Amino acid sequence: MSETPPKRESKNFVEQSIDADLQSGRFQSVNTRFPPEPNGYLHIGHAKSICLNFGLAKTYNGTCNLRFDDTNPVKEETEYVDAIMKDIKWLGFEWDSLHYASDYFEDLYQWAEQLIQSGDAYVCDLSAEEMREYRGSLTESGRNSPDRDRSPEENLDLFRRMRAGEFPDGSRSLRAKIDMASPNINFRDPVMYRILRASHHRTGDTWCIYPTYDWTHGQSDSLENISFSICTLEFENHRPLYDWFCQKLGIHHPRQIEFAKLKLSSLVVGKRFMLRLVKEGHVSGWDDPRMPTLSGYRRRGYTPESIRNFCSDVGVAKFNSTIDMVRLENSVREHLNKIAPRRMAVLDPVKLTITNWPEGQVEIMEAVNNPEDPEIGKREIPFSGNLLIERGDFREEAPRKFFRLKKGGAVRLRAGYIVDCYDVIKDEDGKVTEILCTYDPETRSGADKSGRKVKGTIHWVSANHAKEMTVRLYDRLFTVEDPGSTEEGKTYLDYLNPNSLTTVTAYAEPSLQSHEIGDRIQLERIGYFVLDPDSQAESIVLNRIVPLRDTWGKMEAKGKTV
RNA sequence: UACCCCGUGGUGUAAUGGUAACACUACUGAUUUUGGUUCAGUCAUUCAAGGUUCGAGUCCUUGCGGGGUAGCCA
Repeated sequence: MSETPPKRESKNFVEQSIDADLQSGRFQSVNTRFPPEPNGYLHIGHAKSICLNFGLAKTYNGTCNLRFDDTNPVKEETEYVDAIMKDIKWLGFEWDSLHYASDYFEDLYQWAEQLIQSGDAYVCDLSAEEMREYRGSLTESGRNSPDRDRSPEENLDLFRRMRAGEFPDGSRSLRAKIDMASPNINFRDPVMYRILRASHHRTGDTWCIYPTYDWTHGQSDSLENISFSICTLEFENHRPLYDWFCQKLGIHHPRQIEFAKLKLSSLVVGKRFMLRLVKEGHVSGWDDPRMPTLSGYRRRGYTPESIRNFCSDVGVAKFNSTIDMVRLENSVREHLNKIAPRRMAVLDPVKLTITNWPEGQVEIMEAVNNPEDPEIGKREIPFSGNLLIERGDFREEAPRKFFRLKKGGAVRLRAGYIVDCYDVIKDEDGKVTEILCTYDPETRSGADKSGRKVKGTIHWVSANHAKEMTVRLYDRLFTVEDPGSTEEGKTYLDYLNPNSLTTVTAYAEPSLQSHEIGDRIQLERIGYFVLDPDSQAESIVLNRIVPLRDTWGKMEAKGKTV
């Protein structure tokens, strides 16, 4: 009998906290929620939170709700609600139940009256500016509001009249009565309600007072019987307040746990940053394939699996780290390598003519769809004497380590024959317009009787059979690592990459014609591509998802080719 | 200069007081009809200084460094 060694899987600090609470009996189950404010589109940073919350529910056999934190009507729209739900589903998650903080407005109101009656909240007549003055600063304590000692009766009366609409916007607020000298500024009598006449995307004009985040979040969690309320680090200082409200109210008390949000190199994810890119036309919309939004990645061709893998890959901790973009791209390549059928297309063509090829003859070659997955079979590609190859795959004079085609050299045409180049034709500017080769009939792919070995293999397409298609080559939007923090007098717009999108016409093997929108393929030796929704029957548009790793390009850039 | 949080290779994450692990990057090399993939190898004594301990990345103290917080935003 072999003993299985005790296998300890490593857990992140959130899971460790959960384990401890489950063990101690503080909670019996794991109930989480993902609580976006519907004021914009979800981005890659949200993906981390989504994967965390839904993932925890799954691993602990618990539940995860979707709750829209819609307490600020001036910023929120139904359009965003719909987009958010679509993105979460696309990522591959299903919520156990759907809620809106606005569903709890009446509960919240009743609880507010309760705190007023217990003397823990009061109506304050200070204006916003006055309140700021009274609050003190980071180093000085605040002063009590002149209205702080109003009686519960008077407060109740005023609060009811606030709700009834008797006072103008901003003229009064309801505040928790805590401690104006607290070193935690969130304890300096935080606002619970503001008077705000704005139409809410769900409750319309029913309310003219709206609860703030602090007064809403914990109680919403409580009502949904959430056990672990997971949020990002900037809410750390709010946790004491979260706890204070639950305790004062004597209600089910979830545990708030904070983690570091995802920060990726060379992109900006802030709402106003992204909004400006869209509004000023630097990108085509929220789903522009260069955008870090989930809808952008979807259109770009990223798979939900690869984003999920990426999120679990980067882990969860409290350290503010920056993840290199290549991690995400790597995760995409890793998945696509396994699932994407291979095809050939030439993006920057030059003619290659096989002068010993029988005039007018066409041969059908067979090529595997994906060497990683023999299950998905083979495809047929027409081969002829008039080919197109990549201009970059030919050099008249080439360094020693250039394994592609050179004058006087030979190369294998993938899934075809070995050809020998004996001459080139140039135009008056000296630019090569045609490469003249002979082929070796003994070297047919899969039936090579020659025993010949060549160093390089290149892709090609038969000129008369090739299908023209539009290819959009995407690169990163910004040229710097951290577009968010820029030097004096510059904004992130000064670091926009002028080459973030280039469009070229490609010549592709005929089988590419039979793909559908959303299909992902690998163009051999180039990269992974997805059929864009802009595609028409006869005019296909491909988006480059991510290029293949390019060891040669790297060597060349470093001058290591000799 | 108040309070809170954080400091482990180039980048991240782990090590639950017992002798630094995993992934990515980078660099070597092998295989390869994609310079792709795959495979093998190389790259840290844990911010610093004290202390507790038989033993400290883990606990304590101080310092240094980074982040957050002064919306009637979330």
